[in-house]
Amino acid sequence: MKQDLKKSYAFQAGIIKAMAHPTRLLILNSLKKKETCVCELRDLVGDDISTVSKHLLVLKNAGLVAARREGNWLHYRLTCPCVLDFTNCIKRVMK
Amino acid sequence: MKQDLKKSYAFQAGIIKAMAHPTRLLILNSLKKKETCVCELRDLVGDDISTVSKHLLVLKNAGLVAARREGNWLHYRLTCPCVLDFTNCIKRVMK
DNA sequence: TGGCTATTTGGCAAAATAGTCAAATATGAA
DNA sequence: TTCATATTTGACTATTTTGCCAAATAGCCA
Repeated sequence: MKQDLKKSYAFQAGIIKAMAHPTRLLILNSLKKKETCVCELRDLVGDDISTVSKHLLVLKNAGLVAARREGNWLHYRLTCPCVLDFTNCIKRVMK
Repeated sequence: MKQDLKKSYAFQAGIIKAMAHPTRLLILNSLKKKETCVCELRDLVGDDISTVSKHLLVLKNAGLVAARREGNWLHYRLTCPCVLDFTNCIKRVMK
């Protein structure tokens, strides 16, 4: 396998891996509807806020979300809403 | 979060997780072109054949690939080629 | 400044994942 | 049956991921 191809797959896999968690999928789907602050996401997810924060870090590092500060609140948003179109295909796989 | 919603995300995450590995992405992309036997995939990937076999098991368990036996050879194929359309969006995230 | 709220970070233990070798299984041919 | 080839499985170690708690940081307001 060519080296640059390998690198490209590693990079892609990194982004996909960021999506590959139930909580993070929930967060992404929530952000699809609207920009949301961390505390609201914590209520939605039901885990410790530090856990939610770390999931958001994973998503941010992957480039899937970005944050905007407003006072004490950080509002997260989807950078590429297209990532959720994927869900349609996944549901086809599920059958 | 509702329990059935949670389960649905867990299920989706399982399928996405199966894709979230460089070698498995390579395999999926190779299978997009044509049905391929394990030994051919091993040459492509360059890892031990048992490693390749285990990656194929992960993909099979996720429902992403299926196998057809022909003599000693097992030919794997994509079950839902749509999973690779995803790549287009991922490449957008990468920018 | 100090106190308050929102969020992130560090440390840690448990669980999941990846990769390798050796052994087992499946099929076809002699 | 025995042999050879293709593939899977088991056992094992090393690495990564997850989730919680406590501590740290960031911004607002008095």
